[in-house]
Amino acid sequence: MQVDKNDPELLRLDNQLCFALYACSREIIKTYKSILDPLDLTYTEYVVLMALWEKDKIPVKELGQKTFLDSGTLTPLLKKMADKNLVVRERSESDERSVIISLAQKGKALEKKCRDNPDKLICAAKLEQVDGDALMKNLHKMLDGFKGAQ
Amino acid sequence: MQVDKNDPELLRLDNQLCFALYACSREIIKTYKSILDPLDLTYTEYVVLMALWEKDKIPVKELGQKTFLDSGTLTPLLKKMADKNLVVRERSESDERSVIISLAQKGKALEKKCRDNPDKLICAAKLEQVDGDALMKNLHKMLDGFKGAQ
DNA sequence: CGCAATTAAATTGAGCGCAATTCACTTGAT
DNA sequence: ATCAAGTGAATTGCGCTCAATTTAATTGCG
Repeated sequence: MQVDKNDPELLRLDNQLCFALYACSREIIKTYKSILDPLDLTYTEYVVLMALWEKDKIPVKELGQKTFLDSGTLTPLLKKMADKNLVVRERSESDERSVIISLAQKGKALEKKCRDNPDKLICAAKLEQVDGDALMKNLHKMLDGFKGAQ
Repeated sequence: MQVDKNDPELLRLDNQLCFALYACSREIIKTYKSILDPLDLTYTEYVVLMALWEKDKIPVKELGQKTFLDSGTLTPLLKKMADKNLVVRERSESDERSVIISLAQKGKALEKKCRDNPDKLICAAKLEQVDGDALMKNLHKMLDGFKGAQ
């Protein structure tokens, strides 16, 4: 199908994949707030915890690759999380440049309390009618592309 | 299909729709930077301009509904955009509470320069293989739900 | 070995994004 | 008309997010 570069429709917000992602992401994180507030977690903290529940004791670098966040975001975030007794930060002995992040008591304990979060979110955001599998498949296709580009 | 609440897989980052949206959105906006920097626009400014190219002379309130942004974000953003001669802010005469936003000279002129942006992005982010239509359909299904919930 | 290049975190600065509050204006019930 | 309730922007404060730079440690080439 030929694309008409002069079609003003192309620049409509509703036709922008990027805007749909941007708006959806923010709305769904806003919805997550009602689930995370009682646990005293921000969404970003929750993402870091999920990464650590998957694999504990990893350097900031690896945490950054998993979460797509850089040290400018992670360093201050992890310091706060250490203050809240969610994680422990310690220099690696084998390579003093890297800092190893481990789950602290409270961070570990939270995993159980978060088991129901995915279900709660689906209800809170009324996502039952969305084809989550197809969505995920395409989003990961995109993410893989970004990972390769790093 | 039965879901096992104790399956640790459920909390894996890779299985979280929310995280996929969050990460994709940030990565794609980062990619957009290379397109928008030469135009001296931030992504949020670009979103506001797209909304205005679609419909000019609308109150901040309506701009907020289109972009899913609130006055806390829009007020300072629109003031900066007015300083950059992208938009004009003026109190409505019929209702002094509302502020009408219109495109200024430079804001109008930028539309032409942005016509190719969607194509450029697809190339820059290597999105050719993504099923954009299916993705958009599901994202808008979600966004409609959020609109209704306001 | 010795030093340049590389790497991992940390730091800095600018720009959102949003909840909560405030302020001014408008609306609607009496 | 009057005043309480409601509404639209603006303000405040906190928490990211990222580009760019800096610092310290490690690697690898000659």
